[in-house]
Amino acid sequence: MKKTAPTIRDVAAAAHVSTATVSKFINGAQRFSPKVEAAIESAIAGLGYKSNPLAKSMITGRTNTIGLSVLDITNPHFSSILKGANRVAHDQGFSVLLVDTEETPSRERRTLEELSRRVDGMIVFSRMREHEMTWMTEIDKPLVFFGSLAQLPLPTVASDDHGGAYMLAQHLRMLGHRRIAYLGFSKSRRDEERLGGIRESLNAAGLELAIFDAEAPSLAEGERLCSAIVLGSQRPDALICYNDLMALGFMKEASNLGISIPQDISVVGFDNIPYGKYTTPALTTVDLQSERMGATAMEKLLAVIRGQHVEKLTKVAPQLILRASTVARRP
Amino acid sequence: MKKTAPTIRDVAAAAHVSTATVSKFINGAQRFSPKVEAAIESAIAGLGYKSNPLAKSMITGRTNTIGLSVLDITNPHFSSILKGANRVAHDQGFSVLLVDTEETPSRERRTLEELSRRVDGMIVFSRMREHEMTWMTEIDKPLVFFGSLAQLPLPTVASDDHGGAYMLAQHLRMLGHRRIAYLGFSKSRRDEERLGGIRESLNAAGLELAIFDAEAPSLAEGERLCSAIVLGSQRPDALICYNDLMALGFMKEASNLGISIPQDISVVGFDNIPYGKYTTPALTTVDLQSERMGATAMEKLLAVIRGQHVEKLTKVAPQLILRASTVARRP
DNA sequence: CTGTTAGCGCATTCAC
DNA sequence: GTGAATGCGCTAACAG
Repeated sequence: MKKTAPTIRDVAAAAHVSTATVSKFINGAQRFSPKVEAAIESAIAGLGYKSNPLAKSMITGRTNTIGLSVLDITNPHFSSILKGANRVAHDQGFSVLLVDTEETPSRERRTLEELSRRVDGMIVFSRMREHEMTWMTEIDKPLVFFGSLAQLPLPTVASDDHGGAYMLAQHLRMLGHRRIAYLGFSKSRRDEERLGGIRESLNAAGLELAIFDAEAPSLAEGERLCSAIVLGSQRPDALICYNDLMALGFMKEASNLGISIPQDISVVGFDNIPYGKYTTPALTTVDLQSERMGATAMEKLLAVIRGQHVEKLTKVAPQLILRASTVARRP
Repeated sequence: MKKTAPTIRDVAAAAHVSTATVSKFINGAQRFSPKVEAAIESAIAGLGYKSNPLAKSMITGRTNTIGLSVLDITNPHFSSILKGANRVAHDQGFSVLLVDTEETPSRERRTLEELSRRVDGMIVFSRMREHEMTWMTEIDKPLVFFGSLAQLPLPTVASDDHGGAYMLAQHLRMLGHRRIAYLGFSKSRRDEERLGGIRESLNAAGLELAIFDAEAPSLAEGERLCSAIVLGSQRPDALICYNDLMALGFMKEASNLGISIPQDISVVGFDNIPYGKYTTPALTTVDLQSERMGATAMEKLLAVIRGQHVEKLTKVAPQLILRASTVARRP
């Protein structure tokens, strides 16, 4: 039946024009006499012709595809980023090629270098430290990076993690908490920033900070580290978690251990994933605007691709989401 | 500097061989004399040559890319499917091009038809009814569909929704529930199957089923419909939700309304999303094996692409996840 | 084993 | 306005 799909040549022949004319007409690069245009249109319709995007891409060098690299697509923070990025891309006629590095940075460089040849630009979320990322600037495609960069001349979209963490700590302090702990994830580049924000707040009050470190930013790790935190010799009266997933895991296990939240310990997180609102009690957190960040990064990248000038750093302001229930006032 | 990337011709010239030789060597299609191979290798290294995947794809017709179309990537059910599919794809050297139809089927056909030209095969999750899907069989690329199909000759991967729902209903019945309600989502093709499973169980006992219908399979809809369910004239003693998201939304609002779960009403869901385990009480649900389904679908598709024979239908067995806390025994 | 020769389907000069 | 010619970077016969 349809052994070989019709090519632009078939259309040209059927419409009694040249392939060049058909090409220009299809791409709207030029107008033609009504007679010719009608002939082309009916030839296209008659043959059911569809331009071959692969051939087109090879010629133009543009694929209308954007690569997006995230650390773990099942983490709601990243699904939301993807959601926002995908929506913008779709609206502007682009597709998203996803890379889920699954927290394993070993093949990240090769993967991204290969990816770069198949897309018009990429958006990258990575755990790599800045000094091991210089190769990214040598990739011959527009790139937008998530997180702030001190040296590398790459456009970035970042949340104000330091500020968000500071807000969280201030909030806890104002409610009277004195023994604050941080359940962090030191492998992340943002961990330092959050830690910095917390420290800035606590130092001003001369408060100590107890630190626990997770192996992964996951529900399971929050669960696992719970007992060490609440059954240690000096139980904190408030815990700031690296993200909401860890906070949820922690809360569940605390409940199993007979610890009441927030009576025995207040808990707060980062990200504002949807599920934090649906636990009991509901989780106080910092909204990092994941979906908006994804959308912003995509908008920025598409602007770069179009040759427009963009700011190096786009900062998305965090918002403290107060759900009083995981946080109590201390005497 | 690197104005034009080196082509296979540059390599051939530098190694004093023909482009055909370089091509075959790169693709491992043939071995050559050590001298030639060494020359090619050093030429490649010297020039920093990378094969242009676009040109290669145009020739071979293979892109090493799989299209995956889902309904809403922020739904954990779908992120898990994507996770499983992506892992298998990655292991076999394929990338995933994601399409998030966002529950809007209007442009679905065009989107998928366009997508089909850029990938080697696709995996599709859709709300479309079977009779409006015949065009899918005419797409000239391997396609694996999620869900069971009565007529269409498409390979599919499906969960046993009927069976899972039956298990759920049986479980509730055996614990003494008599007034069971279903919070469904009739726009979904799987809604009927789940309803069928529930009915099969209840009919055997001569029990009625109250049905509520959501506009979307979301947290917010579960929340919204809660009051109508629990504050109606005949409050059910158990509620089966179309999915876990709706169940979580329902549970939260029920708690706000002063309704205790499971004392006042038992709640169960579908999917076994990770967050169901972390609510209080933890949610009893049917595990549909999302990640495995994604992996299975990808394996099946890659087999088809390789020309291997595959079963029309691959069924993934559901598993009841008992978390006693959302379900009570009735007198 | 290695090279020659054709294209793949399309966009793009540059003529007319 | 329109078309003939050229080539993108690569692979696929077919020769030798």
